[in-house]
Amino acid sequence: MPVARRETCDGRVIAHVDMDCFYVQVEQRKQPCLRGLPTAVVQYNSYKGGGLIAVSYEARKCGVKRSMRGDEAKEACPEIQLVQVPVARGKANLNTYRNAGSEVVTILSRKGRCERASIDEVYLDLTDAAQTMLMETPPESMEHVEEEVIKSHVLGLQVKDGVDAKEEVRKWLCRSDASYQEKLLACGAFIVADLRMQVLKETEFTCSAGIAHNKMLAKLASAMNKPAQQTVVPHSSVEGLLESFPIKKMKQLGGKLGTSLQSDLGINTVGDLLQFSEEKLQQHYGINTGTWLWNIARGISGEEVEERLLPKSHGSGKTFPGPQALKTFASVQHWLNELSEELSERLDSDMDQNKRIAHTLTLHARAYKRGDLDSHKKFPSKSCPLRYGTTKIQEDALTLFHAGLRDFLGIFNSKTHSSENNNWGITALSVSASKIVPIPSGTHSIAKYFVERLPSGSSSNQPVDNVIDEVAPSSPSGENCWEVIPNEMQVEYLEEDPGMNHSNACLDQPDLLGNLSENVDGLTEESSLVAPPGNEDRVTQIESCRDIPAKEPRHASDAYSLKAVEKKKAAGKKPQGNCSITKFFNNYHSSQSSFEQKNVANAQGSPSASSSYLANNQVEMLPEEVDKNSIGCIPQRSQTWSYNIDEIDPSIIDELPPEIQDEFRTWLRPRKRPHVVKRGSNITQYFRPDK
DNA sequence: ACGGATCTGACT
DNA sequence: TAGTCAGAT
Repeated sequence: MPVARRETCDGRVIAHVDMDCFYVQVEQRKQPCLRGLPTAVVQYNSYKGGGLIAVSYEARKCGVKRSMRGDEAKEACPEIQLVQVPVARGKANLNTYRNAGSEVVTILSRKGRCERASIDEVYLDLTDAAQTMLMETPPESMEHVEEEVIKSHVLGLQVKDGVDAKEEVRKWLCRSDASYQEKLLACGAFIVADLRMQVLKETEFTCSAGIAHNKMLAKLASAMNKPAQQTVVPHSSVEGLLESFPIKKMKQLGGKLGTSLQSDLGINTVGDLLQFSEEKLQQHYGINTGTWLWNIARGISGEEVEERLLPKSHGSGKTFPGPQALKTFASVQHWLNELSEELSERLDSDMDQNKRIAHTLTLHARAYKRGDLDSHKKFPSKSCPLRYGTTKIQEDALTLFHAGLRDFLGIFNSKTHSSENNNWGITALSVSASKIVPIPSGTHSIAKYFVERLPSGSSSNQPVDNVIDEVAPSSPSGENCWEVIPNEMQVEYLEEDPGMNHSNACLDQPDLLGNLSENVDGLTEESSLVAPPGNEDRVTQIESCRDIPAKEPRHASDAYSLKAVEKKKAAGKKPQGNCSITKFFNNYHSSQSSFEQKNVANAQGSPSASSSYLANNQVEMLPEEVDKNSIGCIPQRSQTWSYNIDEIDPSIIDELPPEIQDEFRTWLRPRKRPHVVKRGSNITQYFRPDK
């Protein structure tokens, strides 16, 4: 539905704050000797000096641009300082920038609703704060105005020659005869200047900002005077501002839609767009997009600032351009392991710091296929329920990859020359986690309960093992039972039955077995993914992808090894507990698939650890949704447990240790789903047939 | 098939 | 839901 039509000038005070060449600033803070020098941040300097991803303003003056190569940058600016992005697990690691971005967001969210728009940008809705300020300390009654405030740029403000611009700005900001809305904007300028000073003081980072009546205009304004400046857009200046503004520079019009506007309608500036009726635009681009275009031509944008300080998803990816394309399963598995490990680490941090849990794992890849007819087909993305724990994510990512590859190649192809190929290459891989929701009940009492009972010294983060010669354990301990416990609580868990570990539940699925087992067999024999470290298969694996550091895959996975599955199946059931919770689970599952039974068996070792996952997954949804959750997902039909919370006898809670009963109760009490307001689509109807 | 690594949002 | 596409930085 179209965004509700707003008056050209709604009463809001919106700011967009944009960090100046953020990555450069982060590096300069780390290395203060770089301050003031032409500097750029570069990743992967091996090929043509690496690609620039941030350029300081000094370097921009010498013509250095983002998306140049390091070599080109040196040419344009021989004195340039190139700083490399940190590398971990053979890929760029942006954590330092993410963390720095969080520092900034924390500060910028102090004065009003704050939406983290990217790693280095936020929108603020300062309407309330501005109104309050106008009532309590109106600018017109100030005897002194901060330097940072009067350094603002006010669009449309005429400054005659020889007149002090700052004094003009001060007068504009403090006018007593301004309209109410302009007074509010002026207050916004004060508030934003103050926030920017706080950011500078507390983080040493400078930023630029735009203050306007809506997000679109605020965003435009923040880019107009950089670095370290702010720009106010009074309503009266909007028309003049937009009239000659290049259409392609409008947010959302930088891509195909903007190009279509240019080539199909001859529109090059927002002013050009003004001449088209709403109906005409709708004819071309659909109702929503048409109306949206008509509105933005007039500086109207009703988008709300969403309250959100944290990202909605996490991803870890890497490209393997041209000659580096991955051509063996072993190399793909290696990189999936690395990417998964990073993702897992970030998910653990997110859980620790923000008490959130992600529910979906998605694999994306880019691939090419030589020869064949439909070689243009894209590698499909695949997703499945996300299971916490590095090895789990690694296994699931690999399974998703195989599912994607199978679709990509077509089932016929995969039957004939399924395994080690010489007709496909992977040019990009990424794993991402989404559907991140808060853990119900902030207390974490269950997790605490367990951590308090664990032997001291065994907890805390497992060190990231970067040991080159580490021998991959054939059966890393603890995975199954502790997967949902935050990092800080992961401990070495003495598994009575190692055979239960390293489960690859996917293979228990009959439908998948049918399709994959051939691949599995082929793989197992030809490429020896299950090969122990040190044998000759490993050598070929390393040779086949020279990008792989000489390091063992940490968890040499027995994924796809049917033997492993057999082992698991043979693994005896654990002694059944007496408590009725486990009885309940077992009874419930006696009628379910064998896969789910296996989870029950796992639960014996650590009932509430695993149960917590159950609750986390299910409590968010309404009872009638629970069933749906358990079906239809590749590769695993259900890797989480599916219990209808209505069917759980609340009295079982009484059998839990008292200190965790409350938390459990909140899980069993279904929560109301947050009502998600869907905003109108913007350009997304671009492909409508009526075009 | 070198603008990389991430992220969001809409639609089907 | 999973999967695709567009767009941004």
